[in-house]
Order: sequence, then C-alpha cells, then structure tokens
Amino acid sequence: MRLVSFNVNSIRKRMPHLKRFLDRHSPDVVFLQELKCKTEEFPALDLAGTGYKAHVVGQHGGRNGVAVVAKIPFTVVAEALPGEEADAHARYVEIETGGIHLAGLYLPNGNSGGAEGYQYKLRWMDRLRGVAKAHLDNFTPFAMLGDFNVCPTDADLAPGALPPTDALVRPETRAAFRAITNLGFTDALRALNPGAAPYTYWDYGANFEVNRGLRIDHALLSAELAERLTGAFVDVAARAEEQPSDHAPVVFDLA
DNA sequence: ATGGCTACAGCATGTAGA
Repeated sequence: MRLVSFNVNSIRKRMPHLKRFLDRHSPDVVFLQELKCKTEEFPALDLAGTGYKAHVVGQHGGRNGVAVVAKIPFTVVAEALPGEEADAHARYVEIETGGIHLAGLYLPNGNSGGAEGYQYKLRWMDRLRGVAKAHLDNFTPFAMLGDFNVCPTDADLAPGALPPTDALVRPETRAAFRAITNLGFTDALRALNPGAAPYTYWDYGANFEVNRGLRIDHALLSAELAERLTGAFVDVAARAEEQPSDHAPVVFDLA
C-alpha cells in the first residue's frame, strides 16, 4: 500500500502537478493539504477517468483545506479533530480502509496571530495526541500523514533556515511532537534515513537550488504499520517542476 | 529574520505561509 502526503499550496494551481504525480507513482492514498479553496471549488472533474476519488474538506476564505484522494475504497470517519467545536479550520480528515485508520492533517503554522496563534498550534497538537492515544488504546492500526509544521530536530532544517524562535522549531513545539511520537509512533522517513532524513519543503526563491530546506511533512506510524514499512522517499522531482508547490510529495510504502 | 516569493480576497494592499 502506497501512502502519500502532499501540501499543494492551492489545489486549483496544482491539479496538473498532482495528476502528473499520480501518473508517476500510482499511490493508493494521497492526503492533500493547503487546498486554499472551498469544498465545492475543488477541481474534482480533473480526476474523472483517473480511477481516483476525492473527499474534500475545504474552507472559506482561501486558507487551509485538506482532502484525501484514493484509488482504493475508503470510509470517512472524521472531518475535524474533537474538541474546540467552533473550530472552523479545515485541517483534519480521517479515513478507514481495510481495518486501518489513516489521518491526513495540516497542523497550524503558529507564526501568525501572536501568542494566541502559537497557543492554538500547541492546543491543536494536544488534541491530535488525544486522538492518537485513543487509537493505540483501542489497538487500531493508525497512521498520521501531513504537513506537521514541525522540524523535529536540528537535523531537520538547513543551518540558518529558520531562527530559533520560529514556531516550527521552538522547544515547546518539539516537545509537543515528541509527546505524540513517544506514545509509540514511528517517524517513517526518519526511520529509513537514520543519519539525515531528506527535506520536504523549500521556501520559494533560491532555496531549492542550494537545498536550503526543512523536513516538516511526516508520516507517523503505529507499531503494526511501522512493521510493514518497506520504503519512503521525497518526490524531489515535483519540487523542480514549473510553478511548483513549495512542498514536495512524500511517499510511504507499506507491505 | 524575512518576504527578496507565492497565493488569496478583492481591487489596494493586507494576511498568511514557514
């Protein structure tokens, strides 16, 4: 089973890139982030005839938005994290397929909105931890894929790419990430690249050419799924295309 | 550390991204 996380930075701009990616790598399930469109604005017709079906969780105002695109049957089990019911951010979608639960997520960046914006990020991470723990307590095979907006360690960003005060690298951010992984999840890309895992994001400008990037798009696997992990790679070719997203797709293979 | 990008809303710049 081939799983993917891909922050497209506007699906209306990036649908051609997505279709080329699907042709290149034939994934079973793709989780998209930063759709930047309403649910009804998702260009679903472009997937007609590809064998892929989309379930979209869009948002008004041109921000956020997540979706799952899959060629295998699935059931949507959640379109938001529990808690903060008034939460209008479209950042989470969870599906069930073959007894496995898969979550696609777009974690808050945390650099905007001042102290409150950062606290929202930390609360969101704690809510995610609660969902992850519940699945482990129920012995449900579970994977979380998405744009976590967290560089877990200093090895996960190019030197000087971010100031130490950035919300992606602050100690509290990394501690909240570890509070999730320490429940018993495997950081899949890191597990297969113990020395230096590849970056998944390069800011627009001259950063990609000199590999000044960040590793912020992750797949966290419960033990059952980690035992099935056979491969993972960053589709760097996608980032080298014309008018690319600033993120590259990240591919994970499970036996 | 940003905005030197890019995208969006909406029509001028402001906000957000990371």
